[in-house]
Amino acid sequence: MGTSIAELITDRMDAMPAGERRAAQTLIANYPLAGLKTVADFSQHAGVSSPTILRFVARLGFHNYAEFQATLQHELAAQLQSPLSRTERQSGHRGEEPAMLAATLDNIRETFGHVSPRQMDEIVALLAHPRASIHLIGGRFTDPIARYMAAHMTIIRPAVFHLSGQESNWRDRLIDMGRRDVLFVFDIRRYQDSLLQLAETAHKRGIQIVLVTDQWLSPIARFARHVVAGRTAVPSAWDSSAALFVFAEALIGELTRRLESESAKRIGELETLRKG
Amino acid sequence: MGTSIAELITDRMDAMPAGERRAAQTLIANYPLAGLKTVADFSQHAGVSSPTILRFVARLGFHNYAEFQATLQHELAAQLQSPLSRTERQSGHRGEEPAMLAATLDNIRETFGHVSPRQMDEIVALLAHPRASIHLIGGRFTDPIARYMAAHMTIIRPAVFHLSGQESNWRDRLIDMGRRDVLFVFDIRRYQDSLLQLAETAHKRGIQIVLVTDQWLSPIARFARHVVAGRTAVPSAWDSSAALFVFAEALIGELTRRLESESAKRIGELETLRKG
DNA sequence: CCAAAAACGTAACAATCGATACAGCGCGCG
DNA sequence: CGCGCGCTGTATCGATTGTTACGTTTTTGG
Repeated sequence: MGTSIAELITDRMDAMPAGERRAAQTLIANYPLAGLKTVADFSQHAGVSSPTILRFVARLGFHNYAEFQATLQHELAAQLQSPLSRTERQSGHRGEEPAMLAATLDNIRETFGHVSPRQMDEIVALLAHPRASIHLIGGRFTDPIARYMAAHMTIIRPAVFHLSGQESNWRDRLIDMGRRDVLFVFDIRRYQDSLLQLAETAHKRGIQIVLVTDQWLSPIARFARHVVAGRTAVPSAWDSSAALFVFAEALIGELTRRLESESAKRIGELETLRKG
Repeated sequence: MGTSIAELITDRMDAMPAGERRAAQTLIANYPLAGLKTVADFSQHAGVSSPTILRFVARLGFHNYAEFQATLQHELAAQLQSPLSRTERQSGHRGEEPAMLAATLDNIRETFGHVSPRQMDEIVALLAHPRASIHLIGGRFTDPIARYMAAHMTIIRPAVFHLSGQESNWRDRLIDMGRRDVLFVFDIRRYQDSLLQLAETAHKRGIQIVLVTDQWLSPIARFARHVVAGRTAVPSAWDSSAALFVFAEALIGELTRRLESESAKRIGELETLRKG
């Protein structure tokens, strides 16, 4: 479906009989609403008879009127989803977004503004290494984001682990990790001491650490190979982790693209596993 | 033309019966295309019967379905012809944000555009009830968001539980829940059957269900008191849960404000507990 | 806890829709 | 000038639509 119906029509309009051309013109004139009404309405509005409308539609390559309308609606749906001008059209009580929402959006933009494509690439490269194992963990409020990443990464590559449960268990896991492996940590203030100790121990063992933190930088930054500082300040009693979350999603997306060829086979196997 | 239909709906949605509210939600979720199809399509998509759709339309003040559709089309026509030509929506009008980031930001804005302050208020009121217990759960990828909410809510109010572990345990937890309690569910496609069954059982027990889903609406919407439809589509192999996450944060913020007086004491006690 | 009211779905109806067959009209080539 | 082909409108049929009545279920109020 490369071309829209509008282009299709203007292309072929010259090669049409008079009646069908009138149909085409009225459709273009108020596109695409004329095509969403009934055949009778359409025909009357164009000043032709109903069969002419149907012949016109058939000439465009559709098997019946319903198929034509369906295509038109899909096209329209795609258009309506991108811009958000809809809700603020009339009598803008929507003059300003809620302060918290605006701040969150700014945070996200700001966060991405400070992450260079090169850094992104390097982090993805670390996570994409086929022989590396990836261990994710977060703090009290950020651990869910670590889980979110783990849930996706488990699907596209092997050896992905989320460090959950007792803190003493974390340390024990370190024994399985080496220089090529990655410890992916989320830590925002108030920074958790337990995470710092884990990171320090991991660092001593030569494990690669990727840290996602806030703009004041967790002390773990000292041991990290890569540090991503997200903005978290919002007009609320809490800090916002939204920017970190979106960054995690971006990372997942990039990683998926990079691993596309290798993970395709894996995903297929997973599908059959689930159904079996 | 004073008010648009969308506003009309969000205004009156609270005063509607369950079935008609579901119709309203599906119409808002993908506005206004759902209303331009046939009654049968609309009803099936909303999971209700055709007469319910007609009653819904009648409640909005229209004499028949045709009149409703006509109004919807006029509204759409005015919107399509006004501002930007629709052909140049594709090319980069911004300062070169990555496509995925731009899509995510749009999704967030769009999602909040569809949530009325009133609905927000009602959800917060449910979560703020001092005698209610709150149980949160999510699907494969969204459960981390449920955890994130739970982590915050636990601090500002009692009786907050995240349903984790074996699926069979979820059901057993239902035994502690009654009419005043809340089951807060995240569910995006591919919708999980286990969550649906949980929600159905909970609904039969009269438990209030708040559902955060995607724009295609999880089948759980059928049992939910409140449905929030977030946008999840991004140019990636995955869907994006960022909008749901930000919504969760907004909910946490609002809830905190509402409970400020009651939770202050609680937070103080927690502080001393941690240090003690 | 029970009675009254509201809401919902099933089933049937009539109106309307999309689709097809057929006949009249206009146009161009021989 | 007349013959034939393509385009168009009228008439018609079956399918689908919107709509209504009715019985069951759910919710509300006392």
